[in-house]
Amino acid sequence: MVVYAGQGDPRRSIELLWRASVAENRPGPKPGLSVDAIVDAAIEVADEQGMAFSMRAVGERLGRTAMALYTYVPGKNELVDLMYDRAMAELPASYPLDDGWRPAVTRWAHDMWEFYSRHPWMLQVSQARPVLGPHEFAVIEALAAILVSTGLPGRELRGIVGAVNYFVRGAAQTVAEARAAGGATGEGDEEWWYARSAVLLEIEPDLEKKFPMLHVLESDREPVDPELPYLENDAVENFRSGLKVLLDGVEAAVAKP
Amino acid sequence: MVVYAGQGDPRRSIELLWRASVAENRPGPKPGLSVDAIVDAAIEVADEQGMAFSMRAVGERLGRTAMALYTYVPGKNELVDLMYDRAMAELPASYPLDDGWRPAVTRWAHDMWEFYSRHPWMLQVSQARPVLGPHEFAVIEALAAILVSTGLPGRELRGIVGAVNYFVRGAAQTVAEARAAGGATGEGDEEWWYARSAVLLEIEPDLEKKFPMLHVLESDREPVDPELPYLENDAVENFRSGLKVLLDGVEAAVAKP
DNA sequence: CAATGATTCTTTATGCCGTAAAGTATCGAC
DNA sequence: GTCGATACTTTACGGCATAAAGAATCATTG
Repeated sequence: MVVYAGQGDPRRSIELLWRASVAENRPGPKPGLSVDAIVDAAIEVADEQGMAFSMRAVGERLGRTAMALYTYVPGKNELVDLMYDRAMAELPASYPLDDGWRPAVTRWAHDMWEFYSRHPWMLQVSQARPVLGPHEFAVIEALAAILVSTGLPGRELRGIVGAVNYFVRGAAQTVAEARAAGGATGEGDEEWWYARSAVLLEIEPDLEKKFPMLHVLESDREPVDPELPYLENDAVENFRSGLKVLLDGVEAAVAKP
Repeated sequence: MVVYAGQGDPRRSIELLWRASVAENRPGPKPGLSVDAIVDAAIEVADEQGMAFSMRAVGERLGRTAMALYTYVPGKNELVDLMYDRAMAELPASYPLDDGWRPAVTRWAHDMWEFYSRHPWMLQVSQARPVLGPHEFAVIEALAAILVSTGLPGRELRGIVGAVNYFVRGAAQTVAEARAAGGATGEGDEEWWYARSAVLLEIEPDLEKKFPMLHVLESDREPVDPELPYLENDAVENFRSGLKVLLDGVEAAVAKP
């Protein structure tokens, strides 16, 4: 499920995101929960079960029914927005520029990488329209601050911010979903690949002749860390070398005029 | 919903993907449907309704119940795999290298961009593990063939293939989801942003002081095509300038050693 | 040529999901 | 003490994927 951000009542959503509620002394029973408690619980559940978590599961973790959550939060979509922004609070708001922009961007990318592997469900929240929460702003501000120091104009900066963002998200998604799929089926990467490649070659014996360039692409491979499973190793290697290429491109843009 | 690929019985899945069925003269009523008919219908439905299409909807389009599909296809996951690979048949299997690798990659990227905007649900099929269908192979083979011509070693090629792929997917996802969100709520980009920015500034008046670099990022903007809606214009601009940076990075790698 | 068993497709049913609607209990304000 | 707002539960609804069972149709076999 991809959850589209920001579809509810704008005022209500944004007030929730920025915690701009004025909870005075109100009649009725004291609230036993809070938006924060619900969001934290939901993040825990999503970390374990992925984005297909249920309102029931979040309620149960808090010792309530699913419907109790609707007292604090308009619906699941809005809850996901809140989770998205809340999780981003884990990330640094700024990076030192002592050694220039390149190490800073690299660190930003690595932080995001690790962040996504902690919260893979984040990768399934739509990026089309920003959630407009404070921490989401802070994370992009951090990257923008680094790249603005290159002195490049706004237009090029937007392209670069996008490219870096897409790249990190894409790379992270590959590992994240490999883990999720592996975890869901209890099937390791090697087993998965072994079972399928055998069938594949049986059904299509001259596979390598049909797709020779893919074979070239598979050459020159050596594990970064032999402890890591197959696909994950691949992903780490691709992340490093892909980021290098991307940043070389930025360097070219900075060097030129 | 993100659909994880390749979770069913490997043999059954791969036989379906490569259409390796030996349908002889069998007893029982003649099949009124076929895997191809079902996959085509499902693609049509998904193009209209997105990945959250239902088996019922596909069945109805074919004049059958949802359960009838299960005669031909093990389940929804496998159907999505088939849709994924089938749709990719629309893409070219090779690109001319007459003008070198850079125009070829650019054309590949643009083709993918347009392809994803025709079939946005494709972006929600997990990339973690390949579907292992013939057309998916062909599409990557096409990109690989272009990049192998740079003469770069396998390790760097894998990173570049990944980066280009991630970038195109990410960029396409942004527009696709903007359109989907807009279509779902009937809310245009401008209206959406207008409603929210007002509330945002009301709740957090010194937003620009808190995130000054984001403001810098927004400078120097002029519409590529004034006909296009706000966010879409942004996406096109970012796609062009981001791809340029990325390919400059590849050029640097090619020039170096 | 009737009986058998495989095959296609429908019907029905199960257990999930998000959430609407209505009911119960608890509190502050008057 | 009453009233109305609030927190939370219970029940219910429509939608989902799909399991299970049954009806209809055909090639094969005796």
